[in-house]
Amino acid sequence: MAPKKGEKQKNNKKESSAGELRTPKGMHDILPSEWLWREKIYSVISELADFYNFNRIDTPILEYATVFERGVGSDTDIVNKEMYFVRSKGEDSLVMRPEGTAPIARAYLEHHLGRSASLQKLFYRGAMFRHERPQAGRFRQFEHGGFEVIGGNNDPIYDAEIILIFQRLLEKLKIKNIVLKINSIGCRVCRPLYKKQLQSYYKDKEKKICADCQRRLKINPMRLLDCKNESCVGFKESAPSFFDKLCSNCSSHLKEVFEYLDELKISYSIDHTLVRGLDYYSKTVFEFFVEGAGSEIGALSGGGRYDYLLEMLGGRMTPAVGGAVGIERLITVMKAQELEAPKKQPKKVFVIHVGELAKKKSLNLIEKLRSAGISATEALGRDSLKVQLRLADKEGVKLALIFGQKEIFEKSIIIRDLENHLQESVPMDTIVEEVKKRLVRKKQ
RNA sequence: GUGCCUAUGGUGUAAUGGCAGCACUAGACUCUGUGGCAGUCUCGGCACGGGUUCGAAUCCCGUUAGGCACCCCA
Repeated sequence: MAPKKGEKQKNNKKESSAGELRTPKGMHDILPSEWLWREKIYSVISELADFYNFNRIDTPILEYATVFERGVGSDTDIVNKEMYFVRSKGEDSLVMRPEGTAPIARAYLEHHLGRSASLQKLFYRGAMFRHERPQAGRFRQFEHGGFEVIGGNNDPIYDAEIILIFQRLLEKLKIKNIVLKINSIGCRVCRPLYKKQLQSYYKDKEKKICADCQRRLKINPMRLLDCKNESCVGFKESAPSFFDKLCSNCSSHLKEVFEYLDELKISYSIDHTLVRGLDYYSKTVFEFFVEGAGSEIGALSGGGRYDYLLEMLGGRMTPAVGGAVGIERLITVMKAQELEAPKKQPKKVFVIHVGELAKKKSLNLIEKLRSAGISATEALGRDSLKVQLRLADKEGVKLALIFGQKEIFEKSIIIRDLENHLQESVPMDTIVEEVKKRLVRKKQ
């Protein structure tokens, strides 16, 4: 079985006195049945990447802490409270990546990707790590799949393209009741002004709002709009809306994004309280939710424009927009919506041996079939013909190839059609052609 | 990090202080060269640690894990 990348934890020194060996909290083994769901999602991601012409990029699981402290922001929960630090020789500031966008921006700068092409369309997927309290759809090791457009001009059509990709991703996975929420959080010109307006609006209400919000009021007043605390919800209604206060640049950018989405017939709702917790976002931000079954897990996918990120990481200001989906959240929702579990493609033939001599020759026969492109399976360790047939049936194989003493002596083999119970003996030399002939017939 | 709820074979469940049972799955046989059905049988469990009690899956405490609401996010 394919191992999870290379990030296996080795903290067995701290074994509890019970001495149990298990996965660390919030981290899970991915068992074969789970891989069927994952591979389905991976294939949709690859398909969309290919279709919209995004190129794959992978960055290391470990990064210097600076990448996230400067990129995501050291005041954010992700960086401040949730990062895993790695103790190792010499390199004392390595962390396990909590998200994928900042490392990609780092790679973009490190390899001067902006020089080889003015516009880079990149996608990735991989494990992310956050030290959080686990819940449904929320783990300490989880996987993101993301799409990023870096460079070019800051044309709102790219915002729309990114949103389009995630819309299609959810559709292709047959996820129902998708809700897309969009907002703009402005730029360096209009955001400070808006923050001041918010602060003055809340000034006389400071004693009535919750303790968290009192703190937020000074550091990041826009977070107040996101607060679900009863004492604060009431004030949101009449709070000044950023929507009306955007500068003309941001305002027209957002309007154009809407126009593109209208053109694509993608429905969305404007949500003034959508703020997002990472420092690098500006202008367009979006999140996809699902209503009904599975809705408890929060945003399935989120993203936005991050024109300042490259600059925050020491490069020059570069327009960029992107987003990510949580693979485990997708799986949770698909299961909650009772979507059919992906099935493994059954093998074409099942090789059945009868007796010792046939068993000895069976591996060679299987090799012959495989090299001819005929997928084959077997139960080599089982010697009973009945058991082998039962397993062939259970696996959903179309044809069984049966051979024993008699067949070896006659240089023949039996081809049994498991669907109509008919079987026929053919010369061993012609087995590949005979099998192919029957498989073609079955497809029609 | 805070509060609340939950924990019985691999999976899903029953047993309300008195013999841990059922279904599915897996394996064997009925049937030692012919599958799906059926019948019979087998493997396999009270998350862990302590306490109360003649007696604990059941009551109490702790631990661990999971879920939910905060917080935050994908």
